[in-house]
Amino acid sequence: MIPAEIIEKYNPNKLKLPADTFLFMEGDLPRFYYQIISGQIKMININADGKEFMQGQFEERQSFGEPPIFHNAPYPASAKTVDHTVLYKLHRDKFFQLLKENPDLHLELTSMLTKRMMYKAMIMKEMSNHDAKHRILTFIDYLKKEYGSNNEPFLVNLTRQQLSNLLGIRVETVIRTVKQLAENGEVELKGRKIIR
Amino acid sequence: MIPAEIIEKYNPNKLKLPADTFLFMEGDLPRFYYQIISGQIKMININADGKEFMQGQFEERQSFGEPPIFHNAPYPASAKTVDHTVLYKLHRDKFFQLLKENPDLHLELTSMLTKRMMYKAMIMKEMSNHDAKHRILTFIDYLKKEYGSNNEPFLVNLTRQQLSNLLGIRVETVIRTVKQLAENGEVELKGRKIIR
DNA sequence: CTTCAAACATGATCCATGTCATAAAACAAT
DNA sequence: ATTGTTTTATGACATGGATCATGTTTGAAG
Repeated sequence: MIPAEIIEKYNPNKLKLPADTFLFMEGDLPRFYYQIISGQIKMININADGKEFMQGQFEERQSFGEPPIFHNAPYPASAKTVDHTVLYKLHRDKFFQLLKENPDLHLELTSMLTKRMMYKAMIMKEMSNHDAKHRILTFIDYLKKEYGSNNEPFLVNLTRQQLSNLLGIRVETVIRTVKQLAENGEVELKGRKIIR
Repeated sequence: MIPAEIIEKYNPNKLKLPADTFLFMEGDLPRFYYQIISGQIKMININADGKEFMQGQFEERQSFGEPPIFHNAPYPASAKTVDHTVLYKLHRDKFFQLLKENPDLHLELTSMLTKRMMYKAMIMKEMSNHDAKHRILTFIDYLKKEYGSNNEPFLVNLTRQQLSNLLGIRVETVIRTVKQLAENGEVELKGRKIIR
């Protein structure tokens, strides 16, 4: 989000992490602003019996894990690399200084945060709905609206396992529900890929 | 959040609404920044069979419904007065101008938004957890941490119905679960009030 | 090409929560 | 006091999704 040439002025560290590595854990206190140079990070909760819930996933040029630095509050989720990932690591004090000195970037940050809030509001609404069919369809429609081109068939580039983690539904339920949706013609299947 | 003397400079409208009135509906497009002068507003989703899920509740001096104005995106929930409520209504363009001219207030806004994000992250995590006991206890502990004084018994000032709306659990389940929690000594009951 | 882990698939079973019905208690309004 | 509304309460019952077990398919890595 912050252009490289600007963040570089604030002397960030660079971090290189192999795939499937935790960068910080739920409950840790935050000290840095992180921004991905290349690779992918997911923010996840893992419950008592090892089931994973994904709060969000982020890729190059995106930052993540900002909210707690504003309050010195513990991270509500853990950050884990998906691929081999390189990222900027900037101390929170310098991050705040950067925001102060670059109002346009501050506004961009706010804009990005509000987008994520709306995503969370949408997911919360669906989760309160307790209906697997509705949850999956609404989520696919969100993806289509967000990433698809209008009125063209949209290919959902997520595995059933990932849908499961994103929606808080067991993978078996996703599999069975997607099958039903396909039978009702609400989605189309191309091989195993979901199209809508 | 924005001091009255500052917001007044931008010529806001004032709105007076009786209790239980919708200010805007889920799906509407946003045009204004709203800030409560007195009274209370809740942001809610209402599903197909009339069940209510509360995204948040706000009181005097607080603003709400900001995220969509940054993206000209439809409101993810409806806003409804709880009491008789008076509020500022400021056009989005003026709101952005205000942020630009008052960087400190922009930072405060960001801080408030990140707080709300963390709340949503917490609720999402609990909702993915599917265990009424855990959800209710974690939520009460959040309230205690947020609003209680440490180590003193904390009185949960919410009805079971409200807990139901906040957590996306049916009220009967809340009633039964709270009863169990009291039996296990995880909470105390004073009359019908929950203490922890 | 082989190997291996992850994803997909499917049936059987369980069970916590939802749903429905009914009623008492609490509370506010007139 | 009376009325009406909301909250709390409880039992009976239904059910959707979780869980468990087992096997197949897919796709990436060596």
